[in-house]
Amino acid sequence: MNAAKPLRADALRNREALLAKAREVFDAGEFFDLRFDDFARLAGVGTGTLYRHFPTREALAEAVYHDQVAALCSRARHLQATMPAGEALAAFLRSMVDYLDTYRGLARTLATLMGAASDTLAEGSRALEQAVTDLVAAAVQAGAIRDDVGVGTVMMALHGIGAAHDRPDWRAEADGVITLVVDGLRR
Amino acid sequence: MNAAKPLRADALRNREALLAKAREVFDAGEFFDLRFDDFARLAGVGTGTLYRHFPTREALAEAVYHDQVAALCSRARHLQATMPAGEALAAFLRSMVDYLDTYRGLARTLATLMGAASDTLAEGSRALEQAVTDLVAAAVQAGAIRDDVGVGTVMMALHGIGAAHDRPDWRAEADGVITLVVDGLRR
DNA sequence: GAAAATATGGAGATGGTCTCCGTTTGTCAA
DNA sequence: TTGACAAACGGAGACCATCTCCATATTTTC
Repeated sequence: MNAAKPLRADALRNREALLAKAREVFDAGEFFDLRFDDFARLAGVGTGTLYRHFPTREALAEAVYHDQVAALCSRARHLQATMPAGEALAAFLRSMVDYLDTYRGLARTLATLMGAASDTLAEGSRALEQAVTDLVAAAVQAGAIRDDVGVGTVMMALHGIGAAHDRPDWRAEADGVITLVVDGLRR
Repeated sequence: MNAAKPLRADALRNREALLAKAREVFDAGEFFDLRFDDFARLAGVGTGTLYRHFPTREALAEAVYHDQVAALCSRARHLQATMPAGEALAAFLRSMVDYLDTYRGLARTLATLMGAASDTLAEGSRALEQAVTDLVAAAVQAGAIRDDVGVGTVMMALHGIGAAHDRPDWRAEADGVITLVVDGLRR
């Protein structure tokens, strides 16, 4: 997956500084409001450097959440290995909402990434879709859920949950969507 | 709803020209890509005039789709009056997808408007939410659907459908979401 | 330790958004 | 009609975020 890239010492240092500051700003919930240039100054590097490491705001977001998304995917695999297929899917969807609730910025990020699904970006989002695909396939195989709705449908529902991140009653409504999806999926 | 506003003749003419051009551009699917200034020139008015009539791109979008949204709302009321409550909701949701499929721009518009739900804007989106609220309330009343999920949940699902407008397999996935919601809503 | 390769930073080009205000057009009362 | 006042026009240019370019600096390699 990663091409062998011997990154120069100072380059790596700056990259880390950028990522560190990005995480900080994410936690403060200001990531999407901040001027991208100012962000470079905050992290103590020049604008050029920022753009060289992360060509777009989305690329930076993706890098920041790469770990989180990986964790989600591995959680999906873990659930799939230790639970009945039908329950695994439901459990994963619920834990997904938990995650999004805890890391508020993540919801907005995922929605953005999925929206900008173009090109080679949004690698994380594709990984996630793959994980969900596996869960759904297994559940169908086991006869736990109907087979006439695709993964895309489930992804679309998740997308909606992310996209609506600023509705006042987000958590309750998100839980509701998952409930409908899970119940609707039953044969 | 409308304050008495004696609009001057030329003002009205320009307003109409703007709206006409906006509809045209919408149908061509270029509305969200076009420079807002260029749009003014296309319609044959100055930038100042454009901004005076429609302070933001969203305001213009809302004006353009005001009729469509009104039609949707009245359709909702019609269905509610002529069908069993449970079926009315399902029928409405399905016809909603039809609408969004036919007028591709509408999906993006609704998603944008719901996203920018701030302030007094998005009047249309609130009207729509009200219509859905009524449908859901009636269906619950009639015992046709469960009562433990709110309208917000349904709105969130719709929001997702709108937000995901650029997924390659949109139509099928949107239908899938509606199916899940409808089936999930059954008691 | 000098050349080659790699990275830096920030001034400025770019391009979209929006405002300001001198001019034009419409309205209405006399 | 016409004069005078209000309403609306339009587009030049201010403003601001994004992104590029390249002279300079740092690291690596030999």
